[in-house]
Amino acid sequence: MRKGLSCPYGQNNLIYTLSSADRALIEPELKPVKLPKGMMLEEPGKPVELVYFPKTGVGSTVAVNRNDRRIEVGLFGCDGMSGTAIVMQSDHASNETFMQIAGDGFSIAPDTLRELLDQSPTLRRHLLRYVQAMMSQISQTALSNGHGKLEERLARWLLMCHDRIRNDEMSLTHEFISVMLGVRRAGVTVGTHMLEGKGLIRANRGQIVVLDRAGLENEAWKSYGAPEADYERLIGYDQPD
Amino acid sequence: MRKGLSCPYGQNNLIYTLSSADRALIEPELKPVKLPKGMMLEEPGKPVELVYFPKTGVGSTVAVNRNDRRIEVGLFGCDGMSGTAIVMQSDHASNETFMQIAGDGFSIAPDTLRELLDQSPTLRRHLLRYVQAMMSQISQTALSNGHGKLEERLARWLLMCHDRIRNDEMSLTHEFISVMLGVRRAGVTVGTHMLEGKGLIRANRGQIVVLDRAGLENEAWKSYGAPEADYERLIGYDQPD
DNA sequence: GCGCCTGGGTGCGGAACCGTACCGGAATTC
DNA sequence: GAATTCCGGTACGGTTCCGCACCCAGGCGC
Repeated sequence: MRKGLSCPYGQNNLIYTLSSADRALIEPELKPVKLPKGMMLEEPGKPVELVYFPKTGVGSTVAVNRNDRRIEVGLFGCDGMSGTAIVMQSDHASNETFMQIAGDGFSIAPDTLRELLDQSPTLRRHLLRYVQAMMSQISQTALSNGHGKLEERLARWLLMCHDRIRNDEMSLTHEFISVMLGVRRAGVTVGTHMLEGKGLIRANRGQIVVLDRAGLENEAWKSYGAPEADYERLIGYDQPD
Repeated sequence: MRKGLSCPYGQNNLIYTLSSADRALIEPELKPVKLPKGMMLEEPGKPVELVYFPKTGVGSTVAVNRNDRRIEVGLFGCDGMSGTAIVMQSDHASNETFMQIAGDGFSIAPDTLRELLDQSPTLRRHLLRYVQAMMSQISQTALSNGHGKLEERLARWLLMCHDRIRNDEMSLTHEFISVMLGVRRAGVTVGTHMLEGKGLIRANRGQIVVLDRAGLENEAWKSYGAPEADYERLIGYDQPD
């Protein structure tokens, strides 16, 4: 059984796994920044204003309809970054990204990042491979949304959050989860009861505690794991030198 | 009302919209190739063997579960390419890609493409922007799978096919569509009847004819259009010089 | 001409979720 | 400490879609 993401605490793994040369290149440009809950990191159709690398906290990327329907397509924390459009040599974000759980990290200006990407092929390679991992995650989300039962999708989502919070206690409301999964709030309530009944989680007001991670992975059926394995293959958790 | 993709007939738009310098660079390396129906272009977890640029036909990218559940996450034809993992500096595909409608196009060896990408920043930029457009498409698919009713998803899917076939008559079985959308075959039958009843399409055995494209776009509600607009912004249809 | 395979039409019972709504307790505000 | 807001539990009817199954028709091979 996988144990999920495992980036070192208090670090952004995307930065941490750079070669020391690349780290020396980018670190002087990174500005420490607070990432409060609800902070908007990028908006669809608008230029990316700053690129963020969280050390703690969780960010959500949400696809929005022209009809204002929305659903989460990807999520990241210490393992990733916002503003991937810059890496893709675009200026505009196509999705909305915001902080769902507060944390802190670093920011860098798009122009600066673009310069660094031009200078260092290895930095470019690293961040491109991260975007590839994100594509894998989004693909699984599409699959999960299409085929998965609510309980299964809920388990998967909780696991992905758990990976990035690295704390068994997670501050999450049913209301919020329902928006992310694109289901009814009442549906989430029922779903959490199911998982609680199986002893996998415990839910208090505005809080969910993971009791049995392996059990959750079992519940998520086979919809959890592939993107996480891709991430490990593409990025890893060890410093290369 | 948008009229969908509009790449010039008998060309691959990704190649067509390159600068003449980049076209001169890549064209000698492109080998003409037939793309028969069902041809596997890449498989999950395996290295990309060849990268393909279709001129005609339609390719599907399908996310596969560890439980062998599958669903289409993206689709491309003369507007795109397979083997985007190479552009992302990865070797392995994370999804399965195959030809759903036969056609022809070009292939190029991954190593060769990698060399060209190293040589030409503008070629790199172009293909990266294409992958960004694909991410937009996959995101919309995730949204559509999560929220859309069958009829709406069907309409969207037919539109995306129609864009890439550029022919009102499309050879498609209900069975096949049902696998792509991740629904029952019987569900597709009912869905096509609905669209037929509204005079938007006509269905014969193994064939669907688009009668009223604007009507279909209306039926797809708001789940069609955003990724197509992204593509046009990121890639466009005109030669830059 | 006959059989076979493929693709499509139809039906039925049931499960999963939706939209909506109401209520009660916990936390927050002043 | 009273009022208000937030959050979660619960219910109900209705819709959508599933799983399964059966049959029919067109087209092809022999």
